[in-house]
Amino acid sequence: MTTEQFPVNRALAIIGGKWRPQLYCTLEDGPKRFLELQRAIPGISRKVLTDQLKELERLGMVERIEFDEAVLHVEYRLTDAAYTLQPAIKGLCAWGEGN
Amino acid sequence: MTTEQFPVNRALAIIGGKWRPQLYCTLEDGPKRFLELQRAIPGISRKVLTDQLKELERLGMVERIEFDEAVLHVEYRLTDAAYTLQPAIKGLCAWGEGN
DNA sequence: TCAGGTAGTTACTTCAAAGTGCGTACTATG
DNA sequence: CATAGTACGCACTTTGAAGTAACTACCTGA
Repeated sequence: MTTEQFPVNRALAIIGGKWRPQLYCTLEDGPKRFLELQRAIPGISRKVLTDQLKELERLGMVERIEFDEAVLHVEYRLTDAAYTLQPAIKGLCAWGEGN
Repeated sequence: MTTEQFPVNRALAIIGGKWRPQLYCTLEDGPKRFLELQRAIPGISRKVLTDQLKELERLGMVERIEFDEAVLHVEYRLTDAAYTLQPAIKGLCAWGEGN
């Protein structure tokens, strides 16, 4: 029932939620592996992390890159589309730091 | 378990959620009465609206003003603290409008 | 007096997101 | 051969936010 007549909802549909802000901020520094992400975001479970990564991949915000190595090696990184959100998120961070 | 080490969470703890963005954007134009808000935000129930207004009042983001008139007359308006979030929210809106 | 507007409260239910606990498959190292 | 690391999948339970429905209480105008 959330109305699309409020443009702010389109942004929050992507960055909103319990874990996505952390996920986004963590990936902003550069690509990360699955367990790197889990260690960087204390408290997140494997299930939720995979759920969120899949959903963000579906939304075109995260890219999954599988490296062809002997040891299973997967990296996740923000897409260019995701980086267009950076100014908006910077604004939220700036407010958070001042409060 | 959401970590406070991510400043972005402090902002999203206030503007995040299903109805708060709409609520915030609606009140940004100026004070509104209870039923005005309900009409401006299609789909929200009275319960959720009162819940959110109370919580935002507790957070110091919304002020409840009761007018001493014959007919029950209450207005809600954003506090100065809430308006400090305006630049951040503008950023989200701008992104939403371009996508 | 009776419908309609104002601003709620209360009790109960629903549902999606998140959390828990298990198993899989592969490799590397001692 | 055993242990540990990487990257998951799947089934189930829990939780909290939201939704539903009924009720209160006061005032106004026909």
